[in-house]
Amino acid sequence: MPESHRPDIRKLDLFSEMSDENFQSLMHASYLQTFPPQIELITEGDASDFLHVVVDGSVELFARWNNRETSVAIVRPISTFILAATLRNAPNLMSARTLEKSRVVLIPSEDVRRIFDADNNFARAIVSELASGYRASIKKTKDLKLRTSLERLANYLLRQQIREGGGPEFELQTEKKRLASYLNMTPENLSRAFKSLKPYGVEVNGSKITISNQPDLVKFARPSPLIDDKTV
Amino acid sequence: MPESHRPDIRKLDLFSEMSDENFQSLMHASYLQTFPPQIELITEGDASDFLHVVVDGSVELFARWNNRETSVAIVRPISTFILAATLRNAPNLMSARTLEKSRVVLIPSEDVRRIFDADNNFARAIVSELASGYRASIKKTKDLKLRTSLERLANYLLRQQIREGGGPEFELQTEKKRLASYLNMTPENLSRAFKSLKPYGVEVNGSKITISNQPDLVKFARPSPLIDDKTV
DNA sequence: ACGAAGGTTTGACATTTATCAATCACTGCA
DNA sequence: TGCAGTGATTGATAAATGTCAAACCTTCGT
Repeated sequence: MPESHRPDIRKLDLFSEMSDENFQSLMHASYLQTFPPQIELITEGDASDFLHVVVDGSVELFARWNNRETSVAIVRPISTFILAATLRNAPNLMSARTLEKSRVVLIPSEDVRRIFDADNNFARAIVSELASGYRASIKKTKDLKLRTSLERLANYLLRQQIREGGGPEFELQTEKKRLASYLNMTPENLSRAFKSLKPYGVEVNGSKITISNQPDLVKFARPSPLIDDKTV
Repeated sequence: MPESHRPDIRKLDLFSEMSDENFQSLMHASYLQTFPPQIELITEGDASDFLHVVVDGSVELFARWNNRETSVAIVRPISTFILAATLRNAPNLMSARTLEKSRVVLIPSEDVRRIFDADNNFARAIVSELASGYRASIKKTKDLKLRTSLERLANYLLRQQIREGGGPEFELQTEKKRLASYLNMTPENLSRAFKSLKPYGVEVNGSKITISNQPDLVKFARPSPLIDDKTV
């Protein structure tokens, strides 16, 4: 893999504490590839041959069953995906597709496992990353089981607002179709849900959201650090 | 902690490969406690002071939000819970209560983290356990998002059938009220869902289930190793 | 054995969410 | 510039799921 993206990858929590030698060894074995939009990088059920790192663009993780499909996560630079499958040497549970033109680093799973065995700092970082992903997944379950779709949307907007800097105006950064699937609703329903949030001070203009009455929305959404916070 | 349960705990994947010395050190620092039914061992949001191991009885993990409550998992001997919070030294995301009289080993989180740093085999086992739990949680998300409540019930029955030995007759091992919450439905709805499965050969008598037409039920449920299998 | 308490089931009904069909709006390209 | 393709919205309707109330059934302790 070329050198150019290495410093960015090195900065990731997952790789920042490992030895230089092991990091270079990992990078040496990996590939940087550029993909056009809408390419299915991974199909669920496939063996997890590579740990993926998105360095540019965006990748959707989704799942299929019985002719239905649901969006599980959208991965943006710079972060990894499919770590758990890589470590367990087990089939991927989700499919992945590029949403736009994207660059992805592919690190052979075998090398990840080998260096995990050799580098304690890397192992520690992996535990941290896994525990964090695990907890994020449990939060998602709580979000799904404890909230109605309207409440999920309201809390999503508050989270997205924070990610975008915290101001009253921000962009969705995701097609509404995909957002609907992510929130487990239909596009029609999402469209109506936005209208239902109008009385709480949510204005929608294309992909631009304006939250004109933050306290009211918060009062309705009741965000909780045990469901919504990014870290913790 | 007394010696009696140690061999059973030692056999857990999480503890089986670590050094004797470190295992004894962990056990030495921990407590074996017996709790009556319906005791809330942990409240979500609390600091994760202990890694818990259920050695007898059963413990329900559940979550609350906005005056609602949902059952997330039921832990039976011999297994651990609250591992991710322990490792990240972060607040628990779920509450836990005993369902019956139960015995639980409490291992101070601090010791778990200390020995994780010192014992590579333990660290490896922790990664394995975390990755496995993470994947189980993603499967739960897929189950929730891709299936209707009827389909969730049908697949649950097939999984429970396997856990109970695979024969056409088996016990639910869980109150229906709790099962309903676990499957994200109301008790009333669960009761009706059982009736809806009758045409597919499901007979219910109290907590005894008889699957009289396995192929039909499987055809309806369409279980998938990427959602339903215990391991993988 | 009895009765209280709580789980389960049933029926009637309300709410939420999905589906289908049509229209509108936007984007990209010929 | 115009048009095809796709996403977004709207209205009408259907299906899934939740709520409420009552009856029934177990369990368990007195």
